[in-house]
Amino acid sequence: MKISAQEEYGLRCLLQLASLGEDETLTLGDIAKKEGISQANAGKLMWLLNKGGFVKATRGTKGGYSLSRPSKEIYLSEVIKVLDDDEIEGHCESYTGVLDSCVHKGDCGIRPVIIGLHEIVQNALSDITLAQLLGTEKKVDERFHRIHGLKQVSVNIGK
Amino acid sequence: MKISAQEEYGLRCLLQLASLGEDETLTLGDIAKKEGISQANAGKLMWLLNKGGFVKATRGTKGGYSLSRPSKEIYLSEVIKVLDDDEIEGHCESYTGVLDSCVHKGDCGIRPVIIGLHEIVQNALSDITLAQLLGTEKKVDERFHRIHGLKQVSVNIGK
DNA sequence: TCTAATCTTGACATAAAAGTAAGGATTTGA
DNA sequence: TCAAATCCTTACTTTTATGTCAAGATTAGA
Repeated sequence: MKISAQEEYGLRCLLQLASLGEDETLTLGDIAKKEGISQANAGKLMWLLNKGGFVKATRGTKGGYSLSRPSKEIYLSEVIKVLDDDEIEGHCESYTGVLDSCVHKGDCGIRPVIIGLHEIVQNALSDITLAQLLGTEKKVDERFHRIHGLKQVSVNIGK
Repeated sequence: MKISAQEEYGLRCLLQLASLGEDETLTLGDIAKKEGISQANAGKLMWLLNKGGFVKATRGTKGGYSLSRPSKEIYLSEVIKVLDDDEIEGHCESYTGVLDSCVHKGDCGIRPVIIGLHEIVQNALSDITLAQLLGTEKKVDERFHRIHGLKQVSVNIGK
């Protein structure tokens, strides 16, 4: 249950765009430099993000990337889905061991855990927009914990 | 943000042991067969789980594996940590791109997200024991959602 | 129209994760 | 004491994810 490299760097690239002013753009070279990755790698990530509809690109001199909509309207849950090519649907068809289908046919105590976990993560991510990640570390951390603090508290009470 | 193969199969093997009666054990061959994986693979997973202190193994004829403590006392958070070799600590040292250290030195809006997400997942997992995963799919699903339903509700209220 | 700057795309190389194999170590029971 | 059954450990192979490269396509501006 780790974040993948593609998720991490893709999100970072997107945040670079989110921090731009109106009408500003960044080229692949800019992004690569700012995130300390190769231009080729940045290119691939931006291509994914473009396909996912988060950024728009213009080619040619004076070209570059910018967000395709305001950072307030881009939720982490969507971004992660695109970057990690996330499909919980096919899970039970892919983890079959050496067999043709999962051995836990019909009734399975693990499936709800896998799916439930996925829900929890998606849920947490769907509360957060790119815009909320722009401040300083301290501010972002506070925001993040304010959002999820509620969950924490209620569980403790519930116990 | 996916569950790894090692996490999935490791957890399943552990559940096989959790479903045993008192004084029963399973050999690698048994476990492999029940989960539809190779014996070699089961061996590796059980070795990890043994190192992690979740199971005890006895060698020789009549040997096999059993849980090292009651399934009520084994939390998913611990199991996952062992199976995925989960270390959020070193995160900022490993995702450095081509550089020696992460470009987001000092102040970083992404770190709290990565760490926060990790917290959320760990938190969800630390509410669940192996014992709670033993029933039928329906029951397990209900249990899972009863635990996390609270979180969901409070967030909606909070909004 | 031409050139330089830029994104796009698919093929390729490299690194990491997953899975396999084989020989060694330990235990039971004859 | 010996043999069979079992776990343990390390090295290797295969598969998957990551990252790179090079040629192509598009645009702005001279």
